[in-house]
Amino acid sequence: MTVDLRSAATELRLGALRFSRRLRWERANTDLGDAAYAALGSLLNAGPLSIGALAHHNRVSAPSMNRTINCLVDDGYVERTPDPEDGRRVTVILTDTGAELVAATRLQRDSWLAEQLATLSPEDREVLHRAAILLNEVAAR
Amino acid sequence: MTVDLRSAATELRLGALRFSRRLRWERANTDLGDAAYAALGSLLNAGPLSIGALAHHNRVSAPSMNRTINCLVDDGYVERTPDPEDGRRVTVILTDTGAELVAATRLQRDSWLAEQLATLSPEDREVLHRAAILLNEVAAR
DNA sequence: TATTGTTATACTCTATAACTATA
DNA sequence: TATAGTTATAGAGTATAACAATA
Repeated sequence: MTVDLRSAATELRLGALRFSRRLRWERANTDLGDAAYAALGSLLNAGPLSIGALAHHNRVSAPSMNRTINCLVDDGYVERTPDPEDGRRVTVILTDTGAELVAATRLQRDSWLAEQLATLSPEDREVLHRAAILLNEVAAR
Repeated sequence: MTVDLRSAATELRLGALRFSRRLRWERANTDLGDAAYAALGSLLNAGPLSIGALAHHNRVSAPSMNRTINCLVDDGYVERTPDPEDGRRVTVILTDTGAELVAATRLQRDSWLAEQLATLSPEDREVLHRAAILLNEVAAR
């Protein structure tokens, strides 16, 4: 392992952390936390998912995701439905209001970032676009 | 290529979040949380800093950073020193044990990511390297 | 026995509001 | 008045351990 790879890893780790915290300031009017928004986003993108699948997809523990889902159920944004083929499983589905909320939240929360991307050169935008794919790929390992 | 800026923003946001949470699993033996590690890292990279500078650099509120520093002082990893020119300011400095800890932690925490980077193509590594710089740049705005 | 979800518990991180001391 | 730091408080997010139900 070369020194270059280690310092590249450090820079990427701290950059991703700092970037995420910067983005947190742009929540505007939305009352959805990061974890709740990410869970709803998974459901909007991928359709109904089990608790375990949601936890794995978002890289948190199952109890942690379960608690996030509890809050979202209380607020009426998702519902737990039993799996007819496996009594242990539950499938989490978006309600109509949940789907509306996550779409509206996405527009609001990402508008600041979209503005920043617009000021970058096409080359830099391409770098970040490819990086987003890679970050998701590495996170999935 | 033409990428819709909003969907690019969404993908980048969720990717950075998922990536950060994936990295959290690789804490191994270190007993340093993300925020504490990031604060110590700032001090190691940039030298002594004020509370406000640390807060701004890491994109958290001043009270949040102040609390993180309180914990680090309690554990003996940093010290508050008065600023001779401005009685309101304090300068936070790493202790010897703090400097040792953050260096060791960095080696441990980033080893998994460095291994992942090693499996990527040189082109993909270059993309992530440039992206790290851009993420830090955008976070600073 | 193994897997899926859940509950209980404790800890870290975070922000807003209010306060102190200094400039 | 304005700025830097601090304290108080509340809330979100997280993990581990232990438990229940089903496979």
